[in-house]
Amino acid sequence: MTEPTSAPYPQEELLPVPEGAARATSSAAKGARTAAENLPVARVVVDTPLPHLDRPFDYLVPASMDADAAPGCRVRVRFAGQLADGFLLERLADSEHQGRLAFLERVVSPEPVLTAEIAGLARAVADRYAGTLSDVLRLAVPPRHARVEAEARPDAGQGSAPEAGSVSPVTWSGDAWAAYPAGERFLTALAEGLSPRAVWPALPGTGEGGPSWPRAIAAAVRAALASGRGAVAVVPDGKDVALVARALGDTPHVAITAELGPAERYRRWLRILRGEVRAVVGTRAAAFAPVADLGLAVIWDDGDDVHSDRHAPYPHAREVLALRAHRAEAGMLIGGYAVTAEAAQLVASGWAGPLVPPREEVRAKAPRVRPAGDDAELARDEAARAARLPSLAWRALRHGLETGPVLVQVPRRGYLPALACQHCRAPARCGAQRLPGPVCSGPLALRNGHAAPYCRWCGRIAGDWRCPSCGGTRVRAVVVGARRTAEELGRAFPSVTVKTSGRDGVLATVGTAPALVVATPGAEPVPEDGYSAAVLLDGWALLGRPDLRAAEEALRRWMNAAALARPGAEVVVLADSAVSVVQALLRWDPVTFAERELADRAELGFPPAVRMATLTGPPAAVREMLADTRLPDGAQVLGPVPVDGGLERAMVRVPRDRGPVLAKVLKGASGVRSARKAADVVRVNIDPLDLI
DNA sequence: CATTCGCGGTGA
DNA sequence: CACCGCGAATGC
Repeated sequence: MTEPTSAPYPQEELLPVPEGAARATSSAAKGARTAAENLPVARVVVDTPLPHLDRPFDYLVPASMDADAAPGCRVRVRFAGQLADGFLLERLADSEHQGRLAFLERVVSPEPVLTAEIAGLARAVADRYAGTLSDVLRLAVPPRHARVEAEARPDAGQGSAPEAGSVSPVTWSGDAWAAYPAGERFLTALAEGLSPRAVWPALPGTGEGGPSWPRAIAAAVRAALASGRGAVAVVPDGKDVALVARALGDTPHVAITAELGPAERYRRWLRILRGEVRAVVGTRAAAFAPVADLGLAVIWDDGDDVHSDRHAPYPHAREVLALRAHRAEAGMLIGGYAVTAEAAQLVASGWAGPLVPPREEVRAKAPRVRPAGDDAELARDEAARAARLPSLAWRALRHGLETGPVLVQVPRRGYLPALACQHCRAPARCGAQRLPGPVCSGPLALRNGHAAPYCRWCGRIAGDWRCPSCGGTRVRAVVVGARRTAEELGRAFPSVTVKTSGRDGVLATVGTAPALVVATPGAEPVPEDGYSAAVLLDGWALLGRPDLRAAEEALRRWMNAAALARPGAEVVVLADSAVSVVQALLRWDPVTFAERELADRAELGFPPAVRMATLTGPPAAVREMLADTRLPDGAQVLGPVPVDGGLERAMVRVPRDRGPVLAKVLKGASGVRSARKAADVVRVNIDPLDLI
């Protein structure tokens, strides 16, 4: 409305406009502007949440902004009558747009924050997840912090920042990988500038100096740095970032976590962008860190659901890094004590190779795991009896407490109640045959007032249910909530210090003194010298979850806890040894388990064997969207079924090679919906983790 | 979402 | 025949 008085226009804008030059339509109040002589067109990705506007738009670069308007910089543009933020993708000689171009409103900062590599990666991630480029860029490029950006411009101040990565040559050693036959070869390849890709089931065990995996990751990072390239390592949480950062020692690197705060976070991110450091360790957002000339991408414990972003389009750090390594021709290391079906799929397809330890190393490093099933004899001790602690577990803890800290893993609150076979406790799944596809296999649940269970996926009433394992015909609810058990444990060992670590209040480490450490999965404190015993209390709570990944997740959590025990220490798991996932733990064999899990998923028709999308929203909207979408051939629709909040959810599955088409049509459909004023939004999620 | 476009209705 | 209004289309 009113003319700004504090910001005088640059001289150029007052000069007369040459006849025929493009001019902004609404710039009368601002005076005429001339376009830059060289490459006057700026291709801009505009920050808008609307899927149908997910493409670049062309603007004219005013001569006054010619120098600043470099590819990758942040700009402000007039878009649909409003000012909007955007990134300048490239400068062009002319535009394909027929109509008249508007001028850039402002170059927010000349800092080229969006590199070509990250722009391409973000586009690929958006396509893979049926999301928009803007949505992904919000995850990939941190918000600007003007003061931080100004405080250390490379050309400001005296001298330039030391190029830490290139000044002192990085040396590397294969010591941390000595136990792996292929380890040396993997590191040598990285150091020579090659790009090996591996799935790495890490050896368990922790001794002095804590667990060994951070040192192995640090060694791989150094090998990549030695080739003159950069490296990115993504780990689940701040505790693990600290472990890897410590293992990197004086190898130049930056650690990026959420707790840093916007200023420090942006400061470190800029150091990466400006090439002052080439090694990054951080949580999931670090997967997009603008490391130049990437040589290695690492992800640790890719089964942890914190690797999946909580914002649309919900990309998973493993997928982001795999796309990135593939596009940048970088190496990749997918590590963890357990192995996900997705990682097994990457090996099965030949994209990655196995980097496995030999059996004898596993035997030497793993704890002794013993099962205590349902029928196990309860401890004689009265307090332990009250906690329903089997005598086997009680003895292990008591014995362990003589030489150090012991770990008790208890389930987290908030698991959904599920149904299991009353006789053998196998999770009850839907047996509906969907011709020509596989059986539904959704989890069964009971609805208020109905005697027969129904399927949470396809909605079918399963009146004729029969357990595939034992032939039983009756189901029962799996009881959860063993938290009280943990409290009662304290009473079973009255003279011992009890430490707890959970969601609220994570304890990072424990010392070597005897202590009873009660922790929920993922919050286990790292012991200075390993736990002398461990008891995994959450067997049925984990396995009974109505989740496709219940078994995989149980093994992952068990292994993550058990790996913190000293080699040979006694670990007792409260689960039936007849169950194959328990067998995998006893034999410490994550690879065979993952391979079988992958085969099972193929048979049942679940990711990663197929590509799946869920559509969640108001019932009418979901049905409407399904009707409007031209799904690819061979697509199969399950549901929609009611979910929480009065919404419905449908699932669509297609063969893996139709994944890109599926994402494309779903994005097209949501584009049409958002263009109309369809207020009832349908959330699209590709390969979601929680296929309840 | 904000704005413009365009067709048909309406009233002088 | 000009103008209004609302739904559809568009966004550089």
